[in-house]
Amino acid sequence: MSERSTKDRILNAAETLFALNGASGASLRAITQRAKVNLAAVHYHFGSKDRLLEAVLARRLLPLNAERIRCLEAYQKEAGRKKVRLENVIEAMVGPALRLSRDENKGGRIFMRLLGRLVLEPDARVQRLLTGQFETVLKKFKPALTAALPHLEHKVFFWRLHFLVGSMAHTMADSERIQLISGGVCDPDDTEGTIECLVTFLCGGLRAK
Amino acid sequence: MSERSTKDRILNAAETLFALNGASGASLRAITQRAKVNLAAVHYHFGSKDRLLEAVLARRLLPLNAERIRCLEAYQKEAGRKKVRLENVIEAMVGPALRLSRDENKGGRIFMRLLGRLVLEPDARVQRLLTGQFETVLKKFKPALTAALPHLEHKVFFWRLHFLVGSMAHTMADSERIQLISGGVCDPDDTEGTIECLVTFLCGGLRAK
DNA sequence: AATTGATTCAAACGTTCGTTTGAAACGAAC
DNA sequence: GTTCGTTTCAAACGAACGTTTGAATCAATT
Repeated sequence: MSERSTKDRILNAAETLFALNGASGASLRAITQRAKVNLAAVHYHFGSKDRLLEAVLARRLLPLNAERIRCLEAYQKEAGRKKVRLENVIEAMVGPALRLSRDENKGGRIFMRLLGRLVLEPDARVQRLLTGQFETVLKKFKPALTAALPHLEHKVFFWRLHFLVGSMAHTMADSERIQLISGGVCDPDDTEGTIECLVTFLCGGLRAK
Repeated sequence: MSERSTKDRILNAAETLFALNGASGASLRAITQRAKVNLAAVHYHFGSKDRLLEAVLARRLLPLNAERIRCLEAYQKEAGRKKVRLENVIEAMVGPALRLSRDENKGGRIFMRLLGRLVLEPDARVQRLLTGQFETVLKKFKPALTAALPHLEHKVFFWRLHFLVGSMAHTMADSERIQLISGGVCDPDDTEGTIECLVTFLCGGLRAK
């Protein structure tokens, strides 16, 4: 968390408080106080509270989706003319997201909680931003997915994609309840283990007959 | 939606606005205006905004979980001495929830959106209520689940349960994005079809090797 | 008709909210 | 050392917030 500039300090504080208290529950006064910055600095640097939220999202979502696409393309290069294995397609989809969500240095855990909250936020601007981001990724992934799942009819394909998103989002956003309900058996900090376990589960579900 | 008493009108309006705008984003003025009720009525009948939220949750969660347990016990009676099929255990878990979430008469869709939001709400009172509810259900379901999945090691079992909750919650809460990303191919109003599709997916994931 | 307890009502309480303002402080260029 | 654009600051704006109050209204009982 580079705390150098005023802008960065505001973004970090806003990310945390938006995630903890929701977009409307986090006040600019609390944010600027946490960032050790003057109240008016938000409007000077971002224009409004809404635009601040957009900036918080863009800062993490753009690199994340770029990384997903980079991963998929790496697997595609590796596979050559053959189609990419389903396990690898799914890993390219959920791996980067889960790695970000577990990377404290990049504030990932708290950001993912925010993302989980915003998925259900009906605010039009937020939804446009999120859906736009998701469609960019889906457009890249769909050919590889349908190739790996040729027997799946169109409708079932989309439903299962929907279920996948649910599992992924829930795993990204919540790293406390899993410890609680498992009695400490599951360790959400074991990022690669979690990814492997999730990929296995998702591939089993996607291939189910 | 019985709109008879003031209390019911407040509960219905609060459920809707809490779901749409979040717990802190929905004001008592907006709620009482929607309910066509005086502002002070909330404090007279419920005591405070927080206690109103609790009442909104309890009204739907208690019957839902009772229905889940009733379903499981029906399958257990049907199976006699044999163990219940995994498909049936999962159906008892997600079926009642999805049926409620699609039942407009019971305000289900909007309630599920609220539930999805609250899962990530760190407010202690809300979390205690939700986790308590979930543990009651889990305690009933765990024996049937482990019996149907004997080969699964302890840790993987809990992880997959976690993934299951994610898919289920996402499917319950969001009935718009699936239509959007599928280009209208998937119909979230086809409740039984959605349940069947989800059960198949989940069983595939739970059984994956 | 009078009384009583439950409910509804309009009005106001003190806080906190997002936003605006204009002056102060700063750093680089000349 | 003065100028000038950028950034920070304290203070205030009106609006909206959750909550409280005390009188008005209602329905049932005597």
